[in-house]
Amino acid sequence: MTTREQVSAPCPIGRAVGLLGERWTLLILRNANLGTTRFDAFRSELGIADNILSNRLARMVDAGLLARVPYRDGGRPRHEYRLTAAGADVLPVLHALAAWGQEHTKPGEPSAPMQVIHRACDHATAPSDICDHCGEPIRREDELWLRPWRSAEPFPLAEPVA
Amino acid sequence: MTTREQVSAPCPIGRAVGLLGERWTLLILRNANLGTTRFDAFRSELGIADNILSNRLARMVDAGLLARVPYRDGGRPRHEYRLTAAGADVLPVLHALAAWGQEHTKPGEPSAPMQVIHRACDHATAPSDICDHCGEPIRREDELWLRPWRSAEPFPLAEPVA
DNA sequence: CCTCATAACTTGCAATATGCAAGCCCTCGA
DNA sequence: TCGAGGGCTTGCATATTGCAAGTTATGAGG
Repeated sequence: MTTREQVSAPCPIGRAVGLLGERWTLLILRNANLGTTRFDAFRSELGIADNILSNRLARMVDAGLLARVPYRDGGRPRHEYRLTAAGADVLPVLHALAAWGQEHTKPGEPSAPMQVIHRACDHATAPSDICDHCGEPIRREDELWLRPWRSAEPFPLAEPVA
Repeated sequence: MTTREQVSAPCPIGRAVGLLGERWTLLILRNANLGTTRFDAFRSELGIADNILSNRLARMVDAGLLARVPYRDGGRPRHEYRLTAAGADVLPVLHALAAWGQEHTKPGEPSAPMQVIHRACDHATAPSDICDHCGEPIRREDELWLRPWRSAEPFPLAEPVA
């Protein structure tokens, strides 16, 4: 059974793994949630080979995780890969992975931990769907990611396309 | 970069994907959380090839997700693979995947959805860390999985080893 | 108008990972 | 002593990934 044959399994975990569990897919979604939209931005951020990236983006578009939308860059026609609602809804999976990774693994180089900033209460919390300061569910628009190994500034999440 | 080189990435999501994102690993953990412990039970439940299963189990033991514990089966020495605390802590990832899969994918054959039964309030909820009936966090011991395509009876989660 | 640069791919081929089938080892129960 | 598992390992075929080079389209600069 290949990973993609899992997509019609009776178990929703199996189906989710069938779509999200291929190599690179979750990392592409992580970066897409942080605002990356262009082919070579994904390539340089992830260090993925072009043919694989091309293949994954196409499959993710087919699966409805990303939308390929044309736009103009100074007159030139280009296209970018924007999150769909299904792609944005992977956020809780990313939270759970981040929390697990933080709890059970160590980075090669020590660094300050990833945190989520909840704009509604202006406090930092561990990656989660729920603010551990105010106890409220964190709405996507109120969520910023602080990843100190990349930047001292917290980063807002990308908005999905309609 | 191979999946396993990700394990020392600065990003906790990258590290988690490095350990959990290999093919079969999350499915093995799903079944281990449902109580599967033996080589050929995993094999027959998952339909995974023996050499791959052997390889994955060994890596998961190295990674501290499972513990290989000897036991006696009617006098015969055997060993089983039991969840560690780190393996049990993957539960929120499984919840998030189940919820996403239920929301955004369809099974090949229609069937009733997976539900979590919260013993503390005796109500069914969608797969989640929090009961959507009583609003309380669901403790592992109070959680049963109802997967109607497998059995009409809800199933308790396996206890991790100390 | 010609050249160059760039984004976004595609193609060819080598290296890994996965799958299938067969075989091995150990122990118990008959 | 023999046979039947469980729990692997080994060999070989297929599929997936990675790297490097080539392709296409467009627009900016000369």
